Amino acid sequence: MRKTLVGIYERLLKVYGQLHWWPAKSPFEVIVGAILTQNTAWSNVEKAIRNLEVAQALSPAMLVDLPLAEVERLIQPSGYFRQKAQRLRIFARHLMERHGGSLVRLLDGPLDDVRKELLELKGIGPETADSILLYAAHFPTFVVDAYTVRIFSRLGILDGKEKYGEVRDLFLAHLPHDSFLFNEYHALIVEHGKTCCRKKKPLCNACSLSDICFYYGHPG
DNA sequence: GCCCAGGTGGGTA
DNA sequence: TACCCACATGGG
Repeated sequence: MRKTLVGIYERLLKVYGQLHWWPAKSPFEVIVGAILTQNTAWSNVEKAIRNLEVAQALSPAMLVDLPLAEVERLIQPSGYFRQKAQRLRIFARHLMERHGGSLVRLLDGPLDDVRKELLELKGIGPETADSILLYAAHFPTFVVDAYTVRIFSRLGILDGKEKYGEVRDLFLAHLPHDSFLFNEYHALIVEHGKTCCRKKKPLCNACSLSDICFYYGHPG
C-alpha cells in the first residue's frame, strides 16, 4: 500500500510540480481561507479574502469587533456568507479569549490536543481542522477531501463510503509522517481534481493521469 | 438554465 | 448509525 500511495504522489508531482501550499500571506489567512473554502470554489474565496484585506478585517480582533452584518457583506462572494461569518467569529473569539489572540499559542501543543480543540469549535470539521494543522502550523497530518475519496475510489483503494477518519488513517498508516510530503500530496490531489477531473474539462483523455482521473467520461 | 465547487451541522428514523 | 437537508455565490 505504501508503494501505491507513494507512486501516485510521484506521478502527480511529475505532472504538476511542487505547489508550495497554502496560497495565503499568513497563518491567520490560511485559517480564514480554510473556513471560507468549505464546499466553495477557491476563486470565490479569493474575492472574499481580498475584501477582508482591503477593509483591514483580516485579524482576529477585527473579526470579533466588526458588526456581523459587515463581515457577512465582506465575505459575501464566498457563498454561505451568514454561516461563514458566524464561523469566522467563533474562531476569532476563541482565539482572543483563550489565547490572547495569538495563533502561536493556539497551535503550540501536541497535534492531537490542538486538533481536538479545533474540532470543538462549531464550523470546524475534520477537513478544516487538518487544513489548519497542516498548512498554518505544519503539523504532519493528512487532509482528506472529496477529490481524495474520488481519486482513490477510482483506483479501488477506497469504496467511497469510508468515514473521514478511516481515509486519513490509511494515509497516516502507510506514509512517513512528513509535513512537507503531506503538504504537497493534498495540494497535488486538489490541483489534479481542479485542472483535470472537472466535467467539461476532459484533459485526462490526453494526459498521463487518465487512470486516476474521475472525470465522468472515464469508465469506473 | 443547470451543474458544481478544496464541508459542516442539525434533524429524523 | 445512516441518511437527508440547508446553507449561497460565481464560473463553465
